[in-house]
Amino acid sequence: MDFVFSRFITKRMDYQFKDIEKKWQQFWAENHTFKADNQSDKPKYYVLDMFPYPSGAGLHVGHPLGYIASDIFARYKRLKGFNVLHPMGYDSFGLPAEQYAIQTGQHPAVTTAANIRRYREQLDNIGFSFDWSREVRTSDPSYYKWTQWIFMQLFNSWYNLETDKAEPVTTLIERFSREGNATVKAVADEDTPIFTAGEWNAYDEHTQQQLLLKYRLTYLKESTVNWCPALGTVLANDEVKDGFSERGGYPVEQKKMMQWSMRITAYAERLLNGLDTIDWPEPLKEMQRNWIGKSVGAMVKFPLAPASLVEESLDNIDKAIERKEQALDNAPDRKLNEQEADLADNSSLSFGEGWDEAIEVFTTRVDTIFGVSFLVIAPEHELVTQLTTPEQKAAIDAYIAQTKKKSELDRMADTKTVSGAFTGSYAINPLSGEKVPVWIADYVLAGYGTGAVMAVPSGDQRDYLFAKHFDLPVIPILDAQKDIDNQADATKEGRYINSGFINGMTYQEAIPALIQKLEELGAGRAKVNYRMRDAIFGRQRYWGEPVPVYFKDGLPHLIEEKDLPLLLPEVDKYLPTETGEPPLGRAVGWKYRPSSEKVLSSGEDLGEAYDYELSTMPGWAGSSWYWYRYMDATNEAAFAGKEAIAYWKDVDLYIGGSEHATGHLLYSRFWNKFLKDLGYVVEEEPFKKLINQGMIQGRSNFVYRVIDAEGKGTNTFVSYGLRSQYQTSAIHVDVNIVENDMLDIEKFRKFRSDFKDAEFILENGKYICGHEVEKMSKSKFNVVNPDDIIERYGADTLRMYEMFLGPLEQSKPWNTNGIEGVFKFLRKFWKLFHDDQFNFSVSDAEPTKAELKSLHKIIQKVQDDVERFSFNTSVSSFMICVNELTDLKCNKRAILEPLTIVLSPYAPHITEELWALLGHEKGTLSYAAYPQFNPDYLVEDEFAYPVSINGKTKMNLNLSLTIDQAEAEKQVLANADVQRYLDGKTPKKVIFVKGRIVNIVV
RNA sequence: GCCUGGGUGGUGGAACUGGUAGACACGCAGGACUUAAAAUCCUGUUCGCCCUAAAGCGAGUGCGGGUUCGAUUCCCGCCCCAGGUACCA
Repeated sequence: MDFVFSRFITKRMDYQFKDIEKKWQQFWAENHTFKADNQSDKPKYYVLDMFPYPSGAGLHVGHPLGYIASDIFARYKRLKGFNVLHPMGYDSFGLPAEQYAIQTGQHPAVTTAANIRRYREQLDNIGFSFDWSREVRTSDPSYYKWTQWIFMQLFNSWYNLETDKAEPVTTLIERFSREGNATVKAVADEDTPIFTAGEWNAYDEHTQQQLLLKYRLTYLKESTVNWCPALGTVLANDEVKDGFSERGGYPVEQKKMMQWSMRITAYAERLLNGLDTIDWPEPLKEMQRNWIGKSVGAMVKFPLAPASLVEESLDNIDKAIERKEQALDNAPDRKLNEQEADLADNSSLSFGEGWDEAIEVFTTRVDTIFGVSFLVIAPEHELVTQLTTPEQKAAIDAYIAQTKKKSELDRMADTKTVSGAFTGSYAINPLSGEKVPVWIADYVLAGYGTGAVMAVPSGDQRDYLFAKHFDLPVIPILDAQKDIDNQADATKEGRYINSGFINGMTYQEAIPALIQKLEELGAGRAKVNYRMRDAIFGRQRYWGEPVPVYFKDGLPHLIEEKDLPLLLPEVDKYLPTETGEPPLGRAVGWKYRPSSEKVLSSGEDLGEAYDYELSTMPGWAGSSWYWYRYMDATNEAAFAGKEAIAYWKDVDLYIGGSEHATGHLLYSRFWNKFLKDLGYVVEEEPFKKLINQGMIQGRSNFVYRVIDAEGKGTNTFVSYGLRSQYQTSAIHVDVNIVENDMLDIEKFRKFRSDFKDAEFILENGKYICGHEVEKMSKSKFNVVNPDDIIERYGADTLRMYEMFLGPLEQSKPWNTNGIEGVFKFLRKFWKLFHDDQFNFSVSDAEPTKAELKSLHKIIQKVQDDVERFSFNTSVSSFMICVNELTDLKCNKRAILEPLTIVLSPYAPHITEELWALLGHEKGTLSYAAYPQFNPDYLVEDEFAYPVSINGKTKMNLNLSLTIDQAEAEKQVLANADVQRYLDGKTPKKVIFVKGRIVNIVV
């Protein structure tokens, strides 16, 4: 009885995290402590987290890592006197909810809402200082209304290269009707024809709209998708494994499909240059640069030599080229095709058919053009059918069929296998006049550049392997190329050989000469190319934003703005239709009716009705502008009000995973630039500073089942250290019944019914589990839920422990092994304010020098750490500080009060409680002033110099910090211990670095 | 394949600009308090050699080289792991 009573007392008086945390979370919510104002005298600071996708599995311990870091930063900035905007919301459209809907028939909106409720509860438990009044959900019609609205702005815009920004399509139409399109410098489809003002004005509405679509920033484009005939649907890349669907294992093939695209390539140069103006991790910027992939080179046309000509002498071809050269003189690039066509007609007698066609390649090494020994085009290239000769047809068809099974990633990743097929046709090298065979091979991708490459085996390893494999010539082109018999040499050194008119020139001389020649011939031009492609903006799915477009006479039209939001219709199933249309095709009577007044009282609609676009927007649509919605989350007249945007401007600090480097972060920058061009936002770049947080991986635990002589599993499990003495098989065990790799045997027996009678071979009386780092997943029994940690240790411990785990940017496995240390720290901190009976007891005595030193060390350390996002080192320093103060038995207000403020961003609940106990008004801690650092308290006059001999530390020696090199040398060499280490040898040199080290070289 | 990051004790990590490698924790071992347990506190803990001990010697930051009085840190070459690779978000 006594024992129960004393435990009760201790529990009541000791650090009671559960009561404290609940109390303050409630207080903050009720008092709207963290509501940010859109007007303030304080400077603004916008701290943003990448919002989560609310999955059915709930929040796991990996999610809050970045949120805790940003919350510490946001709280710190409030203490430093900033008006902080720190919002949270949900990226709530996505594939998993839809998958779940397919399986269970539940509407994704219902499951998503439930998941969000769960997320919110879990987030609330951690004590974040979010301004929840600004919450957004991308799947909410009041939000996606504006996603659709932005889509409409993109549709209504074109990119003017003269002003280098997006403009309304109305200005383009005006230009066309006045001067045609020859003078318009715009980003447009490659196949855009040239027309005059007269022609434009004579076109019918349909033709005009067709032509405008080639300029709009969102447009329809034929793209390749993973098509699964068995499932009747398009699959995401991660739903495809080795050419088969992940679900069901059905074959997947590459299929072309008309899809919405975003003309992000128009912004390639600005996206590239903008990187120099923002404070992001250099590797992340590098990834974006590589993704954009700017390369300066040339477009070159290789005219086709029809198969019938192949056996004829090259003389004819030379003559043909000469004539062409004359005819093409000064021809503007755009009109080349037409002129070539004319030429072909005029000279058809001598040249036969096919001269109007050419294979266009992009190359960054136009100087290697004389080394071209074949061309390779993508198997999907439009000229393949035409180029294939009857003898080669079987081989080509077989190769195309084989290619269709491979994904782009497989095609790029596989560099070991050389494969390809000869079309039977040849093209003419426009500079050498030589005919070169045209091959198809899957390493050339249709979507990259022109879908064709000129192969230079002596300069490119991939071409080299191809040439060797198919026995094609390797032509050396530079005298500096080495070892050409064994491998390609991509050098730019030396002088050209076997290279016609550039023989003897250097790289620097050859490039301009070649470009000039190609331009004279009309066979090429200098060109800047980007690896980045226009982004596909459509998914054949249900759970996404409907595209606000309907089709009339086969052409897309925007619905009227007043009809926004275009709501997701109800469907009977979340599957494609029987005819292979996306799920929206199932919506009964879902049509656009521009004039609905013709509906009869019987309900019959006599008005026009048009089909809507049936695909939905991709996952990245809603996340490409959400930070603006937070600025003014409830505005019904705009995506965010002008004043709100003018005040908050941009995100000052953005924290999120580097896995978004080339997706979300590039698309967001693109939409931001577009919105700025139209004058809706004020900053060119949305995220001024960005910090990556690492991934939290799972740490799985294993038990080892003993296998008997017959190879059958027994019911006996052997501890990790003894497993090598037996034949065993490793089995995943729930990490939640394992502590410090020690198995809780009783819980294990209840873990699975077949373990009920399990027996154990123990080491030192314990069962030790094995461990491995893997992805955190349910099936591996390694998911750790933050709620369980909070239940046991509290939110403040969780917050500090997640930071203590290591540097924010580093990926690391979750491991609760060290959490006790953090929990003990908080209890020690609590004890500083209490006497042995846990009565609150703080003295007003003057602090000592040692106490002040301890305090000011931590003031400075935390300030430095937070500003360079090194949160883990702060936690260690807090521990050191509290250990020091405990040793000093310090309970002085003058020390503990500032310390409470310094710790509050990390452990907000315990500090709020102590702040109140110190006599301050409730809730004022969040807006207290960060204590002023005074360096005077840290001044030292002596330093224990490490003395090393030849770089090896031997001893420490106390020296005054004021002495110079000569005096230090004298004192060091005079020291008896130093002399002993020198052992009679004369020092050659003494290195002295003030406040750091003494090194004696002998 | 390509792009980007990482590799330090039994474990998480520290060492900020080339200057004492292993701070701070966890774990483990030993001890104190306790009838006992929990909690708390104290001591030790990179590895190897030597030793009763004290002390000492040597090696050591993925592997192999280099620059330097001095390298976890800078340079060159390799190995392994993680993220991205355009329909996961």
